[in-house]
Amino acid sequence: MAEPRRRDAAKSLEDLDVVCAALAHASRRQILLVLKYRGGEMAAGDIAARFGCSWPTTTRHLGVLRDAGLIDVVRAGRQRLYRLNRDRMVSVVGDWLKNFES
Amino acid sequence: MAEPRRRDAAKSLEDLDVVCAALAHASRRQILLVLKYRGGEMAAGDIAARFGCSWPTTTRHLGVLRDAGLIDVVRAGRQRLYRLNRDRMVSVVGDWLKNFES
DNA sequence: CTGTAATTTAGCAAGACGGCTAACTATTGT
DNA sequence: ACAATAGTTAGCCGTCTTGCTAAATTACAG
Repeated sequence: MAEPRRRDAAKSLEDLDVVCAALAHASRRQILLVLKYRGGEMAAGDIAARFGCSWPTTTRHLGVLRDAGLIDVVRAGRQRLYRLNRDRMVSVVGDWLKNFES
Repeated sequence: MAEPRRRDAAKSLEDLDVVCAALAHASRRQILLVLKYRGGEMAAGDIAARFGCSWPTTTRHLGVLRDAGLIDVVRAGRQRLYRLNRDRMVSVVGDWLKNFES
């Protein structure tokens, strides 16, 4: 990890920030849903093919989601497989939501 | 309601969009938390006093939260009382989150 | 090696966003 | 009526975002 040690509170604040920023764009939310409905893993090209915007634009969206930890990427030959990280979504968004429940 | 009738799916998509946009800024999330920790209702001035940015900037943040339905406002003399709308947060964000649970 | 397929990186332009100050509106108190 | 208080609206300006196209990278196939 390149990240230095940090207090948990500050860490989760930053996690929330980066996740909220990632979720702020409809195309990125859509990518997450498509990933989920197609089994949690897809190649970049398959994702890009499903969106109106250009491939480089999709690549950037994928980068934002990846920086937010909402997806992981593994290289497989000349493809890159993006995998949904459900736990990250559930834990970060869920923690936020707990502030407002009951 | 000024809004015309609309399919539920489209409605919730737009709800999600506007709520995610509202949550995308740290100051706005902070306002929601402050509101919650101070009992769910505060005057605009009390909120503005707790933030580093200028009062007009806070007013704009409150407007975004209000347009997202996350807070409601009622006038009380020359004050405006903003009230947290927990149900809205829980239902919109919770519905999104359900896509990724278990 | 050379070509092609898969994807990212670079760089630019248009628009959205968030900060500010100044000016305005509305309500209360004297 | 006048001044003060509470808050919003208007307008400007710098920064971030997102779309694009073109160029670079990486891996496989012949």
